[in-house]
Amino acid sequence: MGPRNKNLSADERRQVTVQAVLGIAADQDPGDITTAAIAERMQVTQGALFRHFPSKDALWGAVMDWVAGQLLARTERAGAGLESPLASVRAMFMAHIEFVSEHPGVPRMLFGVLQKPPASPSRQMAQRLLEKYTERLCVLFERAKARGEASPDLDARIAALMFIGSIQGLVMQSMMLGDHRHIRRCADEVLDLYLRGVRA
Amino acid sequence: MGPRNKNLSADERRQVTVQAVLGIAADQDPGDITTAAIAERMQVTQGALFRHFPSKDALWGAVMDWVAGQLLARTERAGAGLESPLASVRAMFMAHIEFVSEHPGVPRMLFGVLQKPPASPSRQMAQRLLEKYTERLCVLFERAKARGEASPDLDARIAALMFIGSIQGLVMQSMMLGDHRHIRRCADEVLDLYLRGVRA
DNA sequence: TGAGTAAGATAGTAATTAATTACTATCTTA
DNA sequence: TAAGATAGTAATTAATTACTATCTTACTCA
Repeated sequence: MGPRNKNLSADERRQVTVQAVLGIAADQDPGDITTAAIAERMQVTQGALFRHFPSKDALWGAVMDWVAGQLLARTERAGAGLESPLASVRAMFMAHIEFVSEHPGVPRMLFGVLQKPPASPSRQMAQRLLEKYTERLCVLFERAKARGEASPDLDARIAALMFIGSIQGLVMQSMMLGDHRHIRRCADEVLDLYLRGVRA
Repeated sequence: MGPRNKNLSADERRQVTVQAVLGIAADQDPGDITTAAIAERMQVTQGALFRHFPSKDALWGAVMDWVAGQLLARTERAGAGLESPLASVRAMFMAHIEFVSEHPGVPRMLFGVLQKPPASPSRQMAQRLLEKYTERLCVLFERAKARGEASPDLDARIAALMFIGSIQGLVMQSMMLGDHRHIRRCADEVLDLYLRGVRA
């Protein structure tokens, strides 16, 4: 019946903070997001953020943690239980697209974080996410080769690299057009062209 | 015989500045590059920069101008004079890779600039660059379809989007590994996989 | 050779930033 | 109902930022 308590619990507040950051990142360079801007969107004072995060970098770590968890879970769920490995790849692609379509700030965030110094905790998180993601794709491609669904001379790591690149291309295009829904419209065609190369 | 003149001409200084920015961008988030850091790399005081650029944004405009000029010129040169359109596409890809391999700061710069507010002059430059680049690719794909080199149901704009995405994937991968030379090693294989999809 | 000019140095400013502090309001529980 | 814990506020701090005003040096050419 509406928020009786104005004060959220620490856990709730941290979660709200992550969503606020992603919301701002949807239409602003993540590098330019200030703690003041985050706080304003949450209707909270700037200092309050530091009651829940020891530093800004820790806050970014929390965001990356949420992103990694969601992306891995949703793509895993989409790709599971299909006998055809390429059907799994297809499902993962679409689930990935749907996720970044719901949260346009995510890819900007990921790419932005990857530019940070290698020791940065949020960057290491992003790195591990991509490694895990790539590994899962590679397994599918190997299975696809074994089943004759993919060309036998396909390099799985190259295919995984291009899988991510294709999504990045879609993101870039929609950023240029300033239209978040553009991604979904073109996703099918990009995926078809991609899989055409993988198959033969 | 070494730099006899300590003072460069305004034109020379502007050119050196652009290269300094790209040099720093090779291993640092472009958004975090300060005028002080640029000046330090050039062995010049920070204030001196503003003798040659009215603002930091103008400086970024100059960088984008150089990038756009180089990228369009080098890929044009590489793709010209070949009767096969897909051979031209191949040559453009490799020229693009070689360029960003020589200047690892370029793709980071481009992607960073695309995140700026749409009205920003440097962003509009990047946008026009990508549009011109895409247009040129589309012409080649249409010719390829007419000559039977590419699948007749190929969508040229989708193919162009994925061309750029493939490069972006390579860039991302090498950023993750922290190895600039990684791009060149994988470029051939990525290009082969890409063209396989385009052809059939 | 020396006067004029262009490039660079020096030494700032005003604004913004992440982070910290002392304090207050609200909830929980013994 | 008193006492401690928790969440948030308001104000401030030190550092960093892009940018500027003024002075000095180095190059150019008559």
